[in-house]
Amino acid sequence: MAATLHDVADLAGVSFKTVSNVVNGHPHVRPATREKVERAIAELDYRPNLTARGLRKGRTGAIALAVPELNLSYFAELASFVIAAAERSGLVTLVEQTGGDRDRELALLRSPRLRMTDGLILSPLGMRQEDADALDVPFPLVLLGEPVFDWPSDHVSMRNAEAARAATEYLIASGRRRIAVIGEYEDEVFGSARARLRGYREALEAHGIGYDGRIVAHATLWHRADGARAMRELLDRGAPFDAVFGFNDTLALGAMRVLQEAGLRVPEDVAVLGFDDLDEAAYAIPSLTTVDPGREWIGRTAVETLLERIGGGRDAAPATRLADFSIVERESAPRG
Amino acid sequence: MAATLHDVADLAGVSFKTVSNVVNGHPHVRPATREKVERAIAELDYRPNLTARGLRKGRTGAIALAVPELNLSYFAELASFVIAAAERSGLVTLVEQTGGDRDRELALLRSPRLRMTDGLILSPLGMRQEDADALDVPFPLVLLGEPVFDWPSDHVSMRNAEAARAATEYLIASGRRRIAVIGEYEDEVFGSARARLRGYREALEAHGIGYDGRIVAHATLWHRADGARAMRELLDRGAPFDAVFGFNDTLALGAMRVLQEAGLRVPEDVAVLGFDDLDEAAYAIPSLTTVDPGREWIGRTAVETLLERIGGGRDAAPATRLADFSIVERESAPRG
DNA sequence: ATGTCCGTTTGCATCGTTGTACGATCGTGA
DNA sequence: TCACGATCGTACAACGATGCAAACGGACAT
Repeated sequence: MAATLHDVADLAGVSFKTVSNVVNGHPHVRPATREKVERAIAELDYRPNLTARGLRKGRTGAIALAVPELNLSYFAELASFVIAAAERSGLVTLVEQTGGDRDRELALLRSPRLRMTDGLILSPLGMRQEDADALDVPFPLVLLGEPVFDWPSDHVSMRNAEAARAATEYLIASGRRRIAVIGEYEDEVFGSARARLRGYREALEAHGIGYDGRIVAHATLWHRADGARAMRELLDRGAPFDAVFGFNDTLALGAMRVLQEAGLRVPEDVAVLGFDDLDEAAYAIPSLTTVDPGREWIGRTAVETLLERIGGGRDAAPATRLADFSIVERESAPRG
Repeated sequence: MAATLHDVADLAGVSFKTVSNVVNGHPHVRPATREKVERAIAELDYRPNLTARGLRKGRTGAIALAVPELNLSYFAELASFVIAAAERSGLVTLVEQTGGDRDRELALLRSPRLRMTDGLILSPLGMRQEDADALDVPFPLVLLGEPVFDWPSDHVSMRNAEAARAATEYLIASGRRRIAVIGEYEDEVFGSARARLRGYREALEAHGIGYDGRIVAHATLWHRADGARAMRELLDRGAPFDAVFGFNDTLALGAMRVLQEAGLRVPEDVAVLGFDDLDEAAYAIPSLTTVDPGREWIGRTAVETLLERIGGGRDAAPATRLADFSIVERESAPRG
């Protein structure tokens, strides 16, 4: 169907190898020949078969990105950055969704679906420490998220605990004392939720505020609906709070919606602080104070790290790279 | 590095083709042999090289999806559905971002980047009628969006004009007469913006309401920031309006934010109606009345259509498939 | 005229897999 | 014991490209 090197060669009256040389910009090709070949290429609308090239070269020029769901805005924005960074390096990106499900994450690592790519950027959510062996894969792998696996692999993440601590201290500095949390996730032994909870507790402790489990609400996947549900639960429990720290923006936004349905004013009655600095956060009503986790840097760095691993040493020591964060002040939680 | 059929064959003491037969579930393999081979596969952690398989079979098992940006929630949610549908069919999805840029869309259609995939689902935004020739590509192609290209290709879309008309009539029925629009896009001769504007005008006309260009605001890419900018422009122009129809939800949400900054109440002073029914719309404050365009159906159907084209006739007549829409009533624009 | 050299072009093997055609082996019935 | 299907396994040739090494041809020096 589609034209091959041979077809072009026949038309141009040269050997197919010469066509290959032209296509690859090989230096020693006579201008006249080159032009002849290029005309034939144009006429037949020849495009190299990347599958064949990939087989021969051992590199496909594609990488895979696996995230829980593109529905979650954080991952959509992250994917956007990863794809853009990959494109700048001439790579295409294949996107997988794991649903944050442990089995699907494990299956992905073992399946041959990825044998078409040169490497994987994985944002694990359901895996546990005991699954660390599964990370011993025969292709380059970069992990996103809190690096607590006991396995030597490349990580790109942010200072989750420090950021959560800073966010909590921000709320404390603004005069809040009863700070509720949404997004705790007890099963997740290694992830961001755990690290953020740790940061939260450190901040409380540093300021002599006791930890009260009644104002800490659970959420597994971090959709708006989960934030809303968690907030209803907090309200039902009846323990008072004057601020809410959502472990991500969608949780915070879902919670903010329920607060306002309940007739509570944000920030007067309850301050709300999120995490991620989604585009959406700046346009919410009220606009959402949140932690900017350096998403763009994370996406870009993940691709760079993967590329280093693909290109160079299999055996260079695995690195952990951490993004800088900052707190973005907006209406939902004004600075003190 | 990674194990091949040959390695497995050596270990199992059979020919490499027998291993291939086992891997492919070929019927006539003695159970004893099969088991021997499977043990060797497990021991070597063999995974078929999909690149080689793709070359041999002429199918790679991957499709490409090209959207303007994953940053735009509509496309993120659409991509999520497409990837999920593809996965159910055993396909992986490669995601490209065009930025809605004409040149990049054209480049994508011509580049060899896609020769690694079995087909493409493209959501064009910058291309124009004169570029229709570029759609004559040597691989299966399904277009998303308003089907106005004068070129026979498969299309999956929705009834943009009807939906916009229904939305406008909804606002009219609720008592609004001065209905502003955000998202008009004059350069786009074929796309959703044009069709939605047509539906809007039809509704006005049907109810004897004059079209007033002063309350129609332009936007190219449909981010929240564009909606906010457009709303500021509308307010500056000073022409009165009692409703705003955003051509998508992010535009509407950006506009709603600016309305409230300007001290206008939604929906009392100005009703707001969006388009897309993003997850976000239900949690906005106030929640956003919007058009549900059947995104999930669109994503699923696009994959199905592409698969039919890949599998079967190159020459079956191109089909246009349209999703059903519905209007979701929420707080920002209550029914009359 | 011949040999050398360099720029240019070509042929062959190869990447890991599957399809086709055929050869080997087994169990069965005469 | 032998012939014969049925069953199982193997050899070989692709798929379309690249890397290597050798062949070609003309220009130049000798």
